[in-house]
Amino acid sequence: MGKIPVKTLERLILYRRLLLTQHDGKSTNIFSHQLAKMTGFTSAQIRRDLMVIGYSGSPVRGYIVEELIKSLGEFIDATQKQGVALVGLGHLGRAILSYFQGRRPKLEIAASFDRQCQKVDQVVMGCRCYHIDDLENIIHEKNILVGIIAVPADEAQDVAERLVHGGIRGIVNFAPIKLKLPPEVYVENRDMIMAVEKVAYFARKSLE
Amino acid sequence: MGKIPVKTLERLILYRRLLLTQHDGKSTNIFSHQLAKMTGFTSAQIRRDLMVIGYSGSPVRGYIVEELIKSLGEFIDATQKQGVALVGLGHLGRAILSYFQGRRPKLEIAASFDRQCQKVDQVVMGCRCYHIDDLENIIHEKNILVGIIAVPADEAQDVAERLVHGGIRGIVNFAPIKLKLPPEVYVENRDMIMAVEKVAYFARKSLE
DNA sequence: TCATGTGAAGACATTCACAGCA
DNA sequence: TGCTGTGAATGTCTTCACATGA
Repeated sequence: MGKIPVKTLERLILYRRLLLTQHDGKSTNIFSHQLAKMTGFTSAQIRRDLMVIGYSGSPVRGYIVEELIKSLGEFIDATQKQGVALVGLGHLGRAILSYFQGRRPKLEIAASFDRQCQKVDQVVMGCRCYHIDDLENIIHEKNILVGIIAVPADEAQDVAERLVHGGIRGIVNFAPIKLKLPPEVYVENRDMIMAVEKVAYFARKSLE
Repeated sequence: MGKIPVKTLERLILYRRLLLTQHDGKSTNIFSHQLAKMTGFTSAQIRRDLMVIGYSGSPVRGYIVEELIKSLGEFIDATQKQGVALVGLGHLGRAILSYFQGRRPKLEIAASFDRQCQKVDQVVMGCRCYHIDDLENIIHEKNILVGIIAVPADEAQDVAERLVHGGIRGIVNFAPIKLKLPPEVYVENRDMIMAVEKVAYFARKSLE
């Protein structure tokens, strides 16, 4: 199973979600052009993407929904449950917990961290908050590979380094800075300021 | 000024931010390879990107920082201040306000909206909250082109349609659904669930 | 000499279009 | 017939490599 493009993975995740949430359950099978309509991609794109997960449909029945969901799951998910660490339990951290927790059976925010002592030992959405000084120990102990950074920009680089030091291999970074980390760590930036600037640009240009 | 690729715009926004926040001010000029080091892109990429904004450096002095920032601003920003509407004043909405407000001189979250009456007329980070029933009227009145959706998934499509109906041309969507909207509306999805799933995949694979 | 600006090449991603199959 | 799976073509983005200029 070679390297797969990021964009392909994003679409595979989207296919699974749409199959899980909005497939009507009346029909047991689905065609690529139906998936195309649901997702907004082309049917050729979808067939191409599905090649990588090694599940084949039939020209007559298309794809069997249940099997397709299963194959997507085997491709996307770990075999065992993966833990995720959340750093920063402010408004953003709490929002992430409430959007995320319980949505993916194979993923769980297993620990959160904050600097403020009054938050420590609180349990929010089934996730206990630890003091940030215990970061390395706890993620190591819980064998956590994924971290979410939801702290202010000026603390983010420090937090990132501590995450990596504790054994983290992938980071979702909400702080509006470019993290400097070793190349083997996968970083996904979710910079809100940039998102708004970008959309503002295209919104404006769409009127010209 | 033709169409510009999304990725190029993202990098231009990043260049400006890095120049504003971490340029040392000692030197008045900067070379593409220095920008490359700051951003992690190649110098050729940077020179190529800067071609589109119509600002030229010199082989001897590189780029003059102040002029470069100015040119980037003229390219990225509107001439007048643009207003942004935020829908949903839960944890996520408040996080967006505190991350965003005051960071970009030419952009301001000018109104927020919520369903819950107790939040209406609150002022958070200089932004007044209105009842969601007034959405179309107020964004039309304030001539707002950009909307941010920070409501639960099941309300997002409805909110999106009302935004578009009120004249919005670009949306930052934090809800984990695929919005169905007319193609002239630019949509940027910031689905946190997908971000975590994706990073979890690559974090895991990086160990194999 | 050294860095810019850019044509050309290369890498990557998407779409076309059709053989093959039930 | 109407779909899948996929080679080939196209389109888009990034990097190479060098002419140019101070």
